[in-house]
Parts: sequence; structure tokens; C-alpha cells
Amino acid sequence: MSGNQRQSKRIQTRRENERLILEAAEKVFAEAGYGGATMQLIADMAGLPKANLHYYFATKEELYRTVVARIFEIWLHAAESFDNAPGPVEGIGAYIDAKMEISRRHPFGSKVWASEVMHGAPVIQDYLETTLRDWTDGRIGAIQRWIDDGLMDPVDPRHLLYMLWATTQHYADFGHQIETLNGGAALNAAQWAAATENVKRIILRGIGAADTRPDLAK
Amino acid sequence: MSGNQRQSKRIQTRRENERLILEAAEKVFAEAGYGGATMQLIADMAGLPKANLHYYFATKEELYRTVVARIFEIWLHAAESFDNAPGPVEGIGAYIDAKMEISRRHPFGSKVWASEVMHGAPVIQDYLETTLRDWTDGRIGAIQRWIDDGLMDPVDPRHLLYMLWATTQHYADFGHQIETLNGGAALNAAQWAAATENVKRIILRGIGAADTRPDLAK
DNA sequence: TCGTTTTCTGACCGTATGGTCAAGGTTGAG
DNA sequence: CTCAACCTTGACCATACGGTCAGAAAACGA
Repeated sequence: MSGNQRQSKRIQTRRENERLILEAAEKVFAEAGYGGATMQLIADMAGLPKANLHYYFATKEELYRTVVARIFEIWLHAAESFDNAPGPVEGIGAYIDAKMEISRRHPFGSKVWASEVMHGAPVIQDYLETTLRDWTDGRIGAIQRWIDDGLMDPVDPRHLLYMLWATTQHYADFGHQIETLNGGAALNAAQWAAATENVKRIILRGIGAADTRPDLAK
Repeated sequence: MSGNQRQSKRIQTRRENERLILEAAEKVFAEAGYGGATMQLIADMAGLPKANLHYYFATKEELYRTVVARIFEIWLHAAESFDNAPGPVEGIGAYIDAKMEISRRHPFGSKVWASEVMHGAPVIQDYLETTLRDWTDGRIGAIQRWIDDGLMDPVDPRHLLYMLWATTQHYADFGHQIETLNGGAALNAAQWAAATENVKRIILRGIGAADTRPDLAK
């Protein structure tokens, strides 16, 4: 009766514990950095004995690698919003929406990623050189096509991408600074929407692709 | 003869050693994070015995605070380029120039600052709440005046500032990622210039302040 | 030159960390 | 029920870290 469609208790517990550990690890790595994070701290936050962490993840580095890999998955997923767009307004607009949403919902993951890259990408260098480079090259081609089709100004696609990454991730990575300048409070829903709109507006206008200026569309 | 205008050897040595230590510390803190940095590593990089570090800087935290304070000084200095500008093209343009130059010349410092903020600004929270907030409020006022004077579109000044910070600092903080996507080589002078031009062009156009469109200037 | 102050440094210490392990508990297939 | 596979965990270990200190060395003023 209980072993039918429901997963066995073992598998269920394993999933649950891995989830607890990974969530705690993401937070601790984000707030303390790899070097500052301790297995004990992660264990306490996950509500498990430290030895149990080492049962699921042999070493601190393996746990960290798993955390980073999960973040990269989210990143890649958001990157899809770039595709199948007829032009920059839709493609870049959707991409900004997606990345701002990630900054809002996964601030810890964003910080871990930023930390990792800032420290020379010791564990994800291969991602950068393969998946990220391929994705970047593909998107540069797409942007170039929009430029060739006269849908936007001839800006350097590569630097445009950097600008998109920088601007959207800033709201997660420097969230503490933004909160402080916001009177100590986290941005509310309206403020997030305003931030997203501002980013979209300035960038889309900046590349001559704003739909608010239909007279320039050809 | 040697003790006349030249500083005493003691003071001279002190200055030199403090410089060596602070430079080494900035690099190590940037590359390893506060938790990952060790006094031994900093000592080795400075070419001094570890005990000597503790003679000049009592604790790791004091050394770190000094490093961060120096970075903030540089940041504040660049912020001056915003002032005394007749309009957004000059003010924001000069600010972007200055901040891109900082990203190029002080990448370690930028990373230390980013790391510090990402981890909740444990040692510079007071700076954020006083100097930075005051500076930000002042600049917001200046931008708002430009908007009121019709020199640029009515964007949210606060989010524009975030965009400026994010975009310029990205070239330092994510320099490793950019290098990797640049075929493993650091940006050369021409590439830095191109990056700066792109940032200025997109942002100034994005806020309707580009001098490349004099027909919109009134 | 002499005595004092400042600088330098190898050796040392307590602590905290990542990781191990053995023994006991739990689950589930046959 | 039985037993093997899997999970849990307190106690433990070796190491590396931040920091200390006593004494040597150098610089300085008189």
C-alpha cells in the first residue's frame, strides 16, 4: 500500500537530506565564501550532524562543486529565454526579465557564482571554456543578425552581453548595498518591477531597439 | 648628509614594508577571500616573515580593514569626476571613464570591495550608511536636476547609478570570466577602450543624453 | 661609543577545521 | 523473521591557522 507509487522511504529521505544540505550550503557559501564556510556551520543550518554531511558529500569541495553546478543549471535555463525571439526587444527583454527574477529568487546562488568567478573559477573553469563560451558565441551571432537586419544599433554584442550580466546580477550580488541604500529594507515587489523596467528601458533604448520608438524601427 | 631632507631609514622602511604588506594582502584577499586568505600566504607574497606582519598589523582583521579603507578612498576619488559637470554626457561620461580605469588598474581592490559587500559588509557597514549614502543622495539630486532641465530622459536616478556601478565594476570583478571568453588573454588597450566606449554609448543613449543625437538635445 | 628605542624573526601555543571511523539503528527484499 | 544493505552519529585525529613572545639585530640620539 505504501510501496506502490510512493518512493521508498530511503530514497525519499536521501532526497530530502541532500536538499537540506545543498540549501544550507548555498547560503553559507554565499555569506561566508568558500574559505570562510565551515562544514559545521552548514550542518547546523541543515539541522544534521556534521558527520552526516560527509556521508552524502565526501568532501567540502565536492559539496561546493555540487552547489555551483546547480546554479549553473539555473543560469542555463534562463539563457533559453534568449532563443526563438524575433528581435532584440523580445529576446533581450525576456532575458533581462529572467535574470532579474533569478537575482530575486536565488540571491545566494548568484553570490556563490560571483565568488567562484572572482576567485579565478577554480572549480568551474571547464564550464566557462565549454558551455559558457559556446552559449556566448551563439548569442553573439543572434545579436549580430539583429544588427544586420537593422533591428538595433551596431553595438559590440559581446559587451552588450557583459552589460546584461553585470546589471542584472548586481541586484543579487550587491543586494546588501542596495538594501542599505534603500533604508535597510529589501526591495519590495514594486521596487523590483521598477528596477527591471529601468534596466530594460535603458538598455533597449541604448541599443536603439526600444519599442517605444517605433519611428526608428526601420 | 643622509639625515637631512631624506626621511630616516626607520620611517622609510616602515612605509615600504606597509606598502608591501598592503599590496600583497589586497591581492590575496581578492583571490582567496577573507576566509581563504592566510597570513602566511600574504607574508610569503610580501617577502616577509609572518611574525613581521603582526608587528605592523596586529590582527588579520585590522589588515583587512586597512585594505578595504584604501579601496574606498580610491572609489571616493573617482566619484568626484561626477561633480562640476554641466550635463549627463560630461558627468556620467567622465564617471564611466574613471570607474573603468579603476577596474583596469585596481582589479584586486574592486574584488575585495565586491566580496566585502557580498558577505554583508561586516567591516564597512558604517561607510555604506554614511559616506556612500550621502554621496548617492547627492548624485541622485544632480541627476534629477538634469532630468528636470530636459537634458536626459526621466529614468530612476538610483537605478541608473546601480547600472553604472554594476557595468563598470563587472570588468574587474568578473575579469577572469571575460578573459576566458577573450581566448584566455587579458583585454588589451584597444579592447578596454572599446569596452568603455560601448558602455558609455549604450548608457548615454539609453537615458536619452547621447551627444550623438544633437537633434534631441532640446 | 653607549644606552635606548624600534624593528625583526624563529619557535611556539591553543584552537578550530576537514575528515575518519566504528558501532549502532533503520529499512526493505525474500 | 532474517539478514544484508544502507543510514546515522558521537568521538576522535592530524593539520593548519591566527596569534604570541622572547631575544637578537638594527637604527638612532647624545
